[in-house]
Amino acid sequence: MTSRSTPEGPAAPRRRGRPSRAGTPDGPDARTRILRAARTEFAERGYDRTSMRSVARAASVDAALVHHYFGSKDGVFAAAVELSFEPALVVPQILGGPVEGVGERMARYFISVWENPVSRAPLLAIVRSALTHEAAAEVLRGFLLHKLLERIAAELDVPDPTFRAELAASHMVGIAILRYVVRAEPLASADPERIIALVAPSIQSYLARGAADGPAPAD
Amino acid sequence: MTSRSTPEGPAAPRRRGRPSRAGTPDGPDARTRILRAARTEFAERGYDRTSMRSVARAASVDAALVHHYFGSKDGVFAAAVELSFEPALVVPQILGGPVEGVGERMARYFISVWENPVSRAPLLAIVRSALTHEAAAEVLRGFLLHKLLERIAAELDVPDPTFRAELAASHMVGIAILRYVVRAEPLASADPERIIALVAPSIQSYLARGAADGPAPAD
DNA sequence: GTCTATATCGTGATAGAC
DNA sequence: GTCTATCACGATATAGAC
Repeated sequence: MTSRSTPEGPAAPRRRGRPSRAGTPDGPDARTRILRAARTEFAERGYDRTSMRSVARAASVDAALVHHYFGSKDGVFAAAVELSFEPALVVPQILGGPVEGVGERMARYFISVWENPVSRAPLLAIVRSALTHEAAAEVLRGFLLHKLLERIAAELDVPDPTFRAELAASHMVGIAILRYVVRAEPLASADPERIIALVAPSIQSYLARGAADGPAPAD
Repeated sequence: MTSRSTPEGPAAPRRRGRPSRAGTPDGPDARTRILRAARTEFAERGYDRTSMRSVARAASVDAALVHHYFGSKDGVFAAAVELSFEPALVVPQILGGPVEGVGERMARYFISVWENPVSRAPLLAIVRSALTHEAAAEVLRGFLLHKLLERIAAELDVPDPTFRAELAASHMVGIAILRYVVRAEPLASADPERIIALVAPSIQSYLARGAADGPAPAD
C-alpha cells in the first residue's frame, strides 16, 4: 500500500528500442496506460467490480502484463490512487488568510478539486472503494486524518479543532458522494457557485469561532 | 426493485407441517432468517462482496433455497433493504415544531436512526451498495428525494427548499459514512450528543431562514 | 418445500514460450 | 517485454431427486 512511489509522474525515460504499440506510434508506454486505465476503472466501478482483465482491456494491454508490472490487484490499486494534488501545500494558505472568509475559501477549494476530472478520478476511486474494501478505507482514513484534518486543526483557533475539522470534512464528503457518485438531484446539477455560497457559512461555523460555544457564524 | 412488499413484517402464518429445522424448534421460518441474514451481509459487505452462498450460510439454509424464495440476488437485495422506519411519519412533526429548534431535532432524529442497529442495518446496506451498484443507487436516490427531501421541502419557508434540504442531507450522509462506515476518528468514537450539538446549527441554517440570504443562524 | 448436483462463467494469479 | 495457456477457485443460476 505504501511501497509504490511511481504514480507515473517522472515521465518515462524508457523508450529504449521495442515497446512500440499498434496505432499509437509514440503514445505513453504500457505502464502509464495501465495506471491511467486503472484509475478510471476504479473510479467508475469501485474496487470489487474492477478486474485486472478489465483494466488490461481498457489499457489495450495483455492481462498478464498488469500482473507483471504491479504484482497484484492491490498493487495496481495502490499505484493508481496516488493523489495528483497535495493538500499540505494549499491548506495552510487557505486557513492563513482572513478568518471571515475561511469557510468560503475551503469550500471553494474542495469543490474545485472535485470539479476537475484529473483530481477527481483518484478521489472517486478511493471513495467508491473505501466502503467495501478495507485497504481503500485505510487510504481514505489516512488521507483524511494526516493530509487534511491534522493540517487544518493545526491552524484553527477553536476547541476540539480536529473534531470540528472532521465535521466540516464530513459535510464535503457528503456533498461529493451525493453529487459526484450517486448523482442525486438537485445537487448533482447545481451550479458550483451556489453550493459554495450556501455551504461556506456551515464550514465557517466549524473552522472559526463565531459567538459563544462556537457554532453560529455571525452576520 | 419495487415489486416485493414482504419485508418479513406480517409475521408468518406459515408453519404448516414440515418446515422444522435443526436446533431451533420454533424459530423464525427460513424466509425470515434469509432476509435477516441478507440484511446483515449486505450491510457489512455491500452488494458486490455479498454472495447468495454467504447469505445462505449465515441463515443456516441451503443456497438453492435463497434462489427459490427470491429468484435472484437482486431480488434478495430488494427485499432485504425495505426500510424498517418511515420518515414520512416523523419528518413533518419534526419540522412542524418551533423553528428555532428544527436543526437540533432533525440532527437528533437522524443520529438516533443511525445509532439504532435495527434501523441502521438496511441503511448501511443501501449506502455500502449504492456507490457501486446501480440498483442500490436508485433506491438511495428515491429514498432521499421522495421520502426525505420532498417531505422536508414542503414544510420549509426558505428559497430553494429542496436544494437546501439536500445540502442538509448531504451533511448527515457524510457524517454517517465517516462515522459508521469508514469509522474515521475522532468522529467514529465521538459522543452522539456532541455531534448533535455542533451539527444542529448547520442544519438549522439550511432549513430555516436566518438573517439575509439564509445561512447564518443567530445566537 | 428442501437439498444435491451440476452447468457455465469470470476471477486473480502463475508458468513458460518467444 | 509481451503474450498464450492454464490452474484453482468461487460466483449465479438451474434441473431434478426426495
